[in-house]
Order: sequence, then structure tokens, then C-alpha cells
Amino acid sequence: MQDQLKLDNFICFAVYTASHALNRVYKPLLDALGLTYPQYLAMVALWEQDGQTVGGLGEKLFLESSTLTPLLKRLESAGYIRRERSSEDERVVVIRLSDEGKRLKEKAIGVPGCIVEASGRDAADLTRLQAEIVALREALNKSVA
Amino acid sequence: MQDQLKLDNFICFAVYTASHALNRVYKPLLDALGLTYPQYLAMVALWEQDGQTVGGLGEKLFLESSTLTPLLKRLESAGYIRRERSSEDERVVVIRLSDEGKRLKEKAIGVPGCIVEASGRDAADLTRLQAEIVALREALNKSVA
DNA sequence: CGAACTTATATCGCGCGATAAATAATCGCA
DNA sequence: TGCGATTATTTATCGCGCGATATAAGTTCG
Repeated sequence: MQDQLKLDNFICFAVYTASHALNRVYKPLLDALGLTYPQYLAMVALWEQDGQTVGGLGEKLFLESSTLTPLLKRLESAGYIRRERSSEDERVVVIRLSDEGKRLKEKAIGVPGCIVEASGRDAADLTRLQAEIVALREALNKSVA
Repeated sequence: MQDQLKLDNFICFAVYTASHALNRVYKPLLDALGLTYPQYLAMVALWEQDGQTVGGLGEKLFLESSTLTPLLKRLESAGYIRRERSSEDERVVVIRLSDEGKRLKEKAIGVPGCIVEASGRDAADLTRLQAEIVALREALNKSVA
């Protein structure tokens, strides 16, 4: 049968369930760090570049301030970051890693390797697939904007 | 730099953001149907095969019954499905489409096409990518189990 | 100068999704 | 018969994600 409305033919279903599957692999690793999945991504973004603004982070992570602000507050109360208003522009809030937040990077350094291993693929193959998925995301984002 | 902890190198980040991007494309289409994204997937599974059990649906959708039960209750109170205990095995709850639920399929028939269009790819290309993502999901699920 | 506009973030409200743990009902088998 | 296994529900908790709106700070321009 060539039913258009067949679950297994849905790219959205593939992405949705792959996201869940990733989440389940990450869960125990991130529990050990005291982070949720989106929090982890925010921390990765900050490890990559400290001192980003809320807006800048949101742009990178594709999240609104209404999602990010409470998430960042949780990271702050966990002691991993500080939120400081910029002195040049008082509208802007700059996010800085605390010492503990910086130390957490060392504990997190092994996580990506675990994922690669769980995927059963080599890094190059994953990189290729990742690029394809990013291309899909970009096309979809363009169509909405 | 070849930093392992770089956001753009994360397959998880690609999947996570692609999932959001898909959600944003779907949102207006599903709003018109009165469905959320996971509810839509459950309905697709039921259009594909009516009369599935909660457990069976959960297996297909990779969701626990504790996630599915409230979701299905919402679909029931929306009038799209009925939940009936099986007479053969009274532990089992069978989900059946209501007439309205069946009619909804006609309204939903155009949705996948919109997504293909938004992706800017042809169907064959999407199918190939979809298969790759499914393969990733299967590998990840295997590693957890 | 100051009114009007823009930008950056925060707040509020909402619903949902996801999980864990406890409970209940039923089934099937030794 | 009785007990472990199965199936689903319940309860409680937590966080995510968004839209709408508010607040406050900066900017522009008459």
C-alpha cells in the first residue's frame, strides 16, 4: 500500500522518535551532571563561548526568551552560571559560567563519545548525517520565516 | 578548532533543533485539526490501524502507557476516539476511532504534502533521509535496551 | 528636549509531555 | 489455588515551549 498517512513514511515521526531515543541515551549521562537535555545544550553553547547574551543564546539554540529565561534561572540556582546585566546596555543580560560551570565541562567531556558509540557508527558517518539533518532544519526554518 | 564539545558538531543538537523546526511547520496545520504533535502521531497510527491497544500504540510510538493514557484521554474528550476495555482480556484497553476521528483523516490528508513542500526536497530524497534517521534511532534504542 | 518607536529581556499563563512509583485489575500457569 | 507477570491507570513532579504582554532601556527624529 502507498498510503500517504502511514506512520513509517513520516520524516517527522523519524525525527521525533530519534530525538526521544537520543534523550534516553543521554538521560543517565546528564543525570550524573545534574542537567536536562536542553540545559546541557545551553551549557555546551556556553563552554563554546562564554559571556553570551540571552538573545544570542536563543538565536543559537532556536529558543525564545520565554523558554530560555526560566531555563537559565535553573542553571543559575544550580550554581553553573551567573546572569549579569551588561553595563553598556542595561537591557542586555550576559550569561557567564561560574567556576563550577567551567569545571562541569571536564565531567562532560566524555559524553559525546558515548553517543557516538551508542549510535554504532563512525564519527565521519555521523557528521555526514548530521549535516543532512541541519540542511533539513534550515529549509524548514526558512519556510516558516 | 576541533573541539569535541562544539554545538554544531552534535548530532543530538541537529535532531533536537530539526524536531523543533518540524513542530513549527506543523503547528498551524495541526491547530486547524485541534491536535498536538504527539496526538497527531497517535491519530496517524490509528488511521493506519484502528482498534489498537494502549500497549500496542506505545510500542509503535515509543511511548510509555503513563504518557499515552492522558494523551488518549484528551483525544477522547476531543471526541476523536473511544477507549474500551477488551472483553477477551480485561486488562487491555482498545482504542477505536469515532466517526469524527475517522472524518478527521480527510482533513489531515494534505498535511504530509505541506511538510514535503516546506522541506524543499523531493519525496524520494526525504524517504532516503528518513530511513537513515530511523537507522540511527534503531541503533540508539538497541544500545539502551 | 521629548514623544514615538524599537529592542532586549522578563513575566504570566497555559498545556503538554515525560518519567517514576504506587496501585489495581486481570491473566495464566504451576 | 495461589502467585508472579502483564496491562493500564493514577498520582505527583518537573521542565519545556510558546504566545501574549509588560517593563525598561536605548534610539530616532521632529
